[in-house]
Amino acid sequence: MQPVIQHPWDITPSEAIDLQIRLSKLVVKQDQLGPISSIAGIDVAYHKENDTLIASIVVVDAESLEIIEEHAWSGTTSFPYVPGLFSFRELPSIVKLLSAITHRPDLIICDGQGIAHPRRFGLASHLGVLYDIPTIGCGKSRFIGEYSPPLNERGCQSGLFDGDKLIGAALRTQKNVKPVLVSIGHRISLETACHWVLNATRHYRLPETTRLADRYGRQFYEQNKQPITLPN
DNA sequence: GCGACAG
DNA sequence: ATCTTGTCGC
Repeated sequence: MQPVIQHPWDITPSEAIDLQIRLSKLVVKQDQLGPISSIAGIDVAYHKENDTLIASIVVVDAESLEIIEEHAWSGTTSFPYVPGLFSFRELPSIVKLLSAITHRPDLIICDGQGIAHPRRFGLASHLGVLYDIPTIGCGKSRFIGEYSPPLNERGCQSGLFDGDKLIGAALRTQKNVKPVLVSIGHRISLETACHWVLNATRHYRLPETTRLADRYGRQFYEQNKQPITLPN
């Protein structure tokens, strides 16, 4: 997989904001997807002691959620965590990660927000526009916007509003569990996004895709933490 | 000025 | 995100 859009990553926060404003105009907020046979989850874990990070992706069958492919990439942190510029911290590593994938997924569920962002260009939207691929933002916590608690049943949801603007949904993926924040990433409607998040959510709060990516990332880290040296 | 602030 | 013990609940 290769990006269809190219832009520098070694930029200042000010330049990053200008870039977001320009690229945000390319986000497609309606359904523009074909048959969904495979879904991918992406996750990034950090290890402060080494300024190192692990980006991981797991591609699964959309119906059975069985693993089709999984990859991980170890890199270093170059951009600081700045609320609103999150994608500039994680995407450089994710781009390297995706260059190794052989199965292009039909849909990607991201850990973080899509257009539920000050400039309507969170991580999921940025990734989607970069690869012109359908993406969903599925965050564990709110970034911007307000919502009232959805009814306490799996599948119930309530709108996430930035003033009068509907920017996402608080979706209850399990009963008695805090809702996740779903938003349009790229080439998908909010309704369809919620549908696929529910489809990928089976026994836990988060989609299996992100859980599997998180698990693979941890596994990759443990495996490379203490390299095995064969005795001579 | 003060509080909030995806991962 | 990560640093971390106990603790409440099914």
